[in-house]
Amino acid sequence: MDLPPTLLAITTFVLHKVGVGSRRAVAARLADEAGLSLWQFAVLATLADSGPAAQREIGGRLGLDPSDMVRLMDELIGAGLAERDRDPADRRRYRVSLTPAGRDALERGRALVERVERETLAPLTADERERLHELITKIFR
Amino acid sequence: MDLPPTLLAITTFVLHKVGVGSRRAVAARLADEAGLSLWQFAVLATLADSGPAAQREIGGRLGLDPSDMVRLMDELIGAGLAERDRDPADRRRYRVSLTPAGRDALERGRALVERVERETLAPLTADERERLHELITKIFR
DNA sequence: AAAAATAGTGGGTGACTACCAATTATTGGT
DNA sequence: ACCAATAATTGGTAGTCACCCACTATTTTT
Repeated sequence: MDLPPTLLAITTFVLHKVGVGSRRAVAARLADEAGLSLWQFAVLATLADSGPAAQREIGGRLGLDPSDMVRLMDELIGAGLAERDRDPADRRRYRVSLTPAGRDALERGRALVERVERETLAPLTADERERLHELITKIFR
Repeated sequence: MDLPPTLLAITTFVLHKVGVGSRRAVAARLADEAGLSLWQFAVLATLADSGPAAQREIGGRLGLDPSDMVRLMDELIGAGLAERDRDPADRRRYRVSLTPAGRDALERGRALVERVERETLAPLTADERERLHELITKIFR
C-alpha cells in the first residue's frame, strides 16, 4: 500500500488510517486475551469511572443507542462482569454495577490497551506521545 | 456524549474518534458538493499523482480489493472522470487515465477537502496543525 | 502446446455501525 | 384517576467495509 502524496498530505486522512488501524489492533488484543469487545471494555470503564448507573445513562455517555446497550449489557451480565438490579427509587431503571470479575476484566483490559498503545505509538518519543495526545484531544470537542 | 476519563486517556481511542468524525465530514462535503465518494477522490488523486496505471496497481496502492476497484472504476468511467483503454503491451490490463473532467473534479475535491480540514483542525494553531501532521505521519508507516 | 500466472469481472458474505418503531413497565404531573 | 414521559426491551433495517471465490481473457513459463 503505497499511498499517493495527495492523500498523505491530508492530516485527517492519515488520522483516519491510524485511528482505524489502532482500533483494530486494540480490539483484536482485547478479544483474544481478555475476551472483551471494545464496547464491553468501554462500558466497564464507564462503570468504573462514574459508578453504578442506569443503562440509558451509560449508553448516553458512550453515544450508544439504548437498544444496542441492552444487548451489550446482556453480554456483560452473561459473562458475570456486571450486574443489574432495579433502582429502588425508580423501578423502571436498572442500577448497573461492576462485579469483582468485571473489575478484574477491566484491569486486564486496561493493561492490554496500554500495551497496544505503546506498540502503536512506538515511533514516537514519550514527549511526542504526550504532545500527540494533547493535540488530538484539543480537536476532539 | 460524555466519555469517561479512562477512554479519553487512551490516545488511540481519541484518535479513532477524531479520525472517523473527520472522515465522515470530508465524505459528506465531497459527496454533496462535488458528487464524489471518498474512494473516487482517492483514485483520482492516485491517477494524478502517479499517472495512468492498471486498475490492479491503483487498487494495490490504495489497499483496495480488485473487485471493489472494478466497481469504483465503473462509477468513475460512468461519470466521465476517467477512461480506460486496454494496455497495448498487455491486453489483460487497462491503462486507466484521468479525463479533463476528472482533473477538474479532483481539483474541486482538493479544495473541499482542504476546507473541511481547516474546519476540523480549527482548534489548533498553524504550528500545531503542522506538528500533528508530522506526528501522525510518523506513526503511519 | 500445455500449464501456470495475472488482470479484470461478477456475485456474494460476514462483521459492524448506527439507526428506528413498537411494546411493556413504571413514574411524575395534572 | 388519567395522561404524558421515561427505561428497558425486542425485532428489525440500511449502509459500509473488507473481504473471498469462481470465472474469462490474456500472457508467461515450461
